[in-house]
Amino acid sequence: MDMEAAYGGNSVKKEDQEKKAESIGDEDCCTEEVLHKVGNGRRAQDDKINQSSPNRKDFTSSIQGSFMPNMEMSSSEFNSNVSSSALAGRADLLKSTKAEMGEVMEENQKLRMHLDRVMKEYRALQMQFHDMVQQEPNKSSSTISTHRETGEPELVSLSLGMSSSDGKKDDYFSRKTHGKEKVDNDADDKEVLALGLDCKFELPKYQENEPSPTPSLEASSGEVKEEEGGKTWPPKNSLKNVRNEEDEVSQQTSVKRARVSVRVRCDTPTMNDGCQWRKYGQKTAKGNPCPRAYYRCTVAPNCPVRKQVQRYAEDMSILTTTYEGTHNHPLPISATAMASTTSAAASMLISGSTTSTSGLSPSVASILSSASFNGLNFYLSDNTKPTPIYLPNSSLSSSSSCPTITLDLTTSSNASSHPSKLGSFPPRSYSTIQNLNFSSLESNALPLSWSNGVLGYGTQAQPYNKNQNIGSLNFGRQLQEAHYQSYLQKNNSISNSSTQQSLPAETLAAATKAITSDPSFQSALAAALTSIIGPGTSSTARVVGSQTAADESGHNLKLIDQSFPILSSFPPSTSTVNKCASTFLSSSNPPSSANSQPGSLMFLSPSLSFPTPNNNSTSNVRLH
DNA sequence: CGTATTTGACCGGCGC
DNA sequence: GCGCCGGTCAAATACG
Repeated sequence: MDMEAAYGGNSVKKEDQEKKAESIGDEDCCTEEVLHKVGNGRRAQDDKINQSSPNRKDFTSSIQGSFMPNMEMSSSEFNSNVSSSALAGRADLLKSTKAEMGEVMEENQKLRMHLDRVMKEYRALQMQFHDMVQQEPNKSSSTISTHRETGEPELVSLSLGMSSSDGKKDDYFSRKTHGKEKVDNDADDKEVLALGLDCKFELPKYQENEPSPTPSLEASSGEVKEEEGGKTWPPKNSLKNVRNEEDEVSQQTSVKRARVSVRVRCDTPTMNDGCQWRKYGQKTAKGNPCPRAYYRCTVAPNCPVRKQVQRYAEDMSILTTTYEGTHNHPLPISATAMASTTSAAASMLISGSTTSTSGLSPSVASILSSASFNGLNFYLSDNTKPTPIYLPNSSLSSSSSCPTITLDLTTSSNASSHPSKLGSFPPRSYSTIQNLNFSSLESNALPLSWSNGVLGYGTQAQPYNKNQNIGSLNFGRQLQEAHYQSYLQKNNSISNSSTQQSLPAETLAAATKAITSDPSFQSALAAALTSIIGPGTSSTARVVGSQTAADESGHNLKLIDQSFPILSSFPPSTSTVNKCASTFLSSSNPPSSANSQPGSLMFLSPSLSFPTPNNNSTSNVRLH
């Protein structure tokens, strides 16, 4: 299976397929095992024969020679091959050998039958798998077409925007017909807008359309297109695009300006999100005495991605990082966590309405509520008119022109207040432990480097890593898995029991419903969870199809009120400002334990797939 | 010396 | 049209 990741609705389906494929793989293993057994059987038989006539190498070899090639030789043929004079004195031995031969052949027949049966089963499963694979693209395409009709962004894509580059450009162009740059750029046309997080959740179909190796997502589609001159933030447009689908234009207008803001506690100037940034400006924004720093991605020369970093005036330890744009290059593995998180958020933003809270998908709202309940708060901020929606422990608002989703990683769900606007957050209770620890990198550095491209992404990331040497996300996979194992053990009883200790039934039900009803959110959640839990964890959990994503009791979706034992330390960046590492720590993890949050969000669902980097399973998840 | 950061100037959007 | 504001540029500066 393609290593390219598939999150989201698409990913769900793909992971479902993957599950089946894995089961087939298991079957394959069984087949191989049978074959192995057969081989062993043959070897055992050979040994048997050898033992029966240890002194007769020629005889033994004769038997083997006749036996091994096709085992079809009859005993009469066998007899003809053996000199009767040479064996005259050992007729009894020959008899016994022939008897053994009969037994061996009989056993061999049984093994053959067994093997045939297994092979049949394997082929049947394989056929089923192929059928599934063939059916899924159809479903996906239908879904896409549906969304295109409605002008909504691609369902399965976690990109902030764009289902197609055309639409996005149209939008931008329509709004800025006199934009500074209108240079036609074929390459640009092909570029996919995605929230720069370079998460490839597009369907293969779209990938075909976008040959670019890094058709990243662009949160603000188009808006961040930078030409070689570096000044073409406005995407160049092709007039033909302008003419196309005005409804898409209207729809994508909001998409194109989408931003993802991440609020974390960080004592360092910026949090290390795995990317390399260069500061190009600083400004003191109105309403916040703390200067806002502007960074530009320097991983690739023309990467249009920008980020703004600003501290919360009332709590200097809180750092808000706003991402905008799409990476046009492979992301280092270390950047994938944040990337997928923000992508997921962006996807939520997109899947929800862009104009009003009422437009938000109920499923999204419910899941946001659920997520917020567990400590991960999402905010959709309207920069122009902050009218947050009050969900349990979270607020949602949307913007018509520049929607921003805020991932509040600083507070628990117990926070009573909520932010209304980026850059000027109202005071809120940050007293509780943070969910994600973006504490100092140094303190969390792990000895285990996970930089060998174990992820599918790795192949893309490697070129970058080679140069930057920062592509190693020190997830500390072994340690991580160890934690996960212990975690599973620790919570095994909980998981197996009918009661969800930490999750209210209604919350679970809402989340389950959301998962099952909103493919878009499935993708978003998958990405978010993957980013949080990390790709290095056990692959036992996986996303199943929407039909089976959660059973009625919600057993397949578990919100566990305990931090998942994940360590993801980012290696030091060359940038001096990148001092914070986005580290997801469990309460059991000593480093920065003060920041760990027992009540942090933990979506741990057996239905969510978190492929192990090194497993032989066909991972379809690419973290970026 | 090369690279990154700083910082004042500049530009465009938006509201009045 | 004017001023405010956010965002960006680019020369100057700092740093390794």
